[in-house]
Amino acid sequence: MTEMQSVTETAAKERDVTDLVLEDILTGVLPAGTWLKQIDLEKRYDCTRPEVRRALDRLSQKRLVEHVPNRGYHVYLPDGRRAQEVSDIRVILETAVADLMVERATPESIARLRALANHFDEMTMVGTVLEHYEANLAFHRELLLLSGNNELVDLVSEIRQRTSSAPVSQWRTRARVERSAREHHMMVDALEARDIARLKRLIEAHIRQTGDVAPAESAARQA
Amino acid sequence: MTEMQSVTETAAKERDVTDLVLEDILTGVLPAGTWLKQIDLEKRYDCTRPEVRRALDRLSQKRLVEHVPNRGYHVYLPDGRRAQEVSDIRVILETAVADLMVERATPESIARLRALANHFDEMTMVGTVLEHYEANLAFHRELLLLSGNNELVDLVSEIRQRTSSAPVSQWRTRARVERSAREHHMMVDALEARDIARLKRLIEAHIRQTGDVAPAESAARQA
DNA sequence: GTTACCAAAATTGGCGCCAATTTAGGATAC
DNA sequence: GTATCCTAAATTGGCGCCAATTTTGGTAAC
Repeated sequence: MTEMQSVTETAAKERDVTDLVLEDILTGVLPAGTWLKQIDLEKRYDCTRPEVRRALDRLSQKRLVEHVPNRGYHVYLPDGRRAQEVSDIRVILETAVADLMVERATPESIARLRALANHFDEMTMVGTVLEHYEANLAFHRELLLLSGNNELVDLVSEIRQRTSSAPVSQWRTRARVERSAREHHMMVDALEARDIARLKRLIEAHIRQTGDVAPAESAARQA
Repeated sequence: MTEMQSVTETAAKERDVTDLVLEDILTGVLPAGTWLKQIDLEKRYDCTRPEVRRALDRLSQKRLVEHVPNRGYHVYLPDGRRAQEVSDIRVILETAVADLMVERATPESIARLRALANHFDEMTMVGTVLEHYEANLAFHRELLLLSGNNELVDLVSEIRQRTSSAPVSQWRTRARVERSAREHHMMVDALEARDIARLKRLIEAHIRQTGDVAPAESAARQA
């Protein structure tokens, strides 16, 4: 914890500290449970004390870090139950608007989605962890935008971050990443075929598999 | 804007400033569009400058106030479209778990809900605006708790606040408040009768009517 | 050898000051 | 009389210092 002062240090000047810390938590640079000492962050991101404290306060509001009075802030420990609950919420929200998405889909938007799905595929090969993560986000964002509900797009982006203590570590196995990539394309296919039921099934399966609970168990819990 | 320094000033010492400002926005004491000068807030809530700024930062993260750099913070102006979108999200979430609520409902939880519905009725008569608002929140919270998804309970509480520029002003007319009170009891009835479809219909109608868009239009938009 | 206590170092967190930017008002020129 | 520019007051926002609390390491006593 003391020798962190390496990669992001020089390159990242003008950007917001909150986003930088967020990125490092999301990409696993700052693992779950890590105590975030204000002095260390100050040096690591080359910023002032108040900036660090504002970032930590924001992240604790977002429930990405926990604040223990007079002890400090640490990255939230993974909570299986919470992750499960968030997955359930995502399934509810994203499948609920499947009909709207089919209704509003145009050839142009489908083309954009294909491009984003392809971009995800590329990042699987050559991109960094963060680029890969963001490519996935971009695809799902574009998909949800079809619902016409901007508030929903933002909300899902938010709750997506909630489970993420070790969000990309879920993609450790190559098999799972490739399956995700394939599912992206299948979702676009279903959208193009205007098959609402199939799209819903695909969305649910896609969300559940990325959770850290086995699909079988999550289905049991749901029932 | 200069002579605000009256009610809450002396009584509120030990509580968090963020909550105090939040309350005053929710109850309409600080109307939509109001510029929140840091000095005024400092005096009004008898707190320090950093406390004010932390509160304003948190509220802007929650999108209850807007931050204009070098200009200050002002209460968000009501946005019909956003309010509509938030209502849609609430309908999706709260009706989606209706079956879970019926499944998990016990005689004890139903009794608690009846008590809370009665409490809301009382507050209609004698309570302050804030008490009334919180009585409504408490009822819906208890109802959602039946879903067993704590994350969902928190999420709905959060997005509930998003529309609230003038949240209680929606309750200006006595007729509407009384209708809400009746609907609370009807929801408990449906829950007790284990009538999922009816419960869903009630929940949707209850949420839509509190929005500032007419039910007819919102239904049209949904379809 | 182990445990309890004390002291010193480190870390958090509250608070206030000062610079930068904006706004409003007044004076001057047209 | 009106418009424009300039100056002054006010407000925001960045930054650093110091007190309070906690933790750790050492020492002494049992």
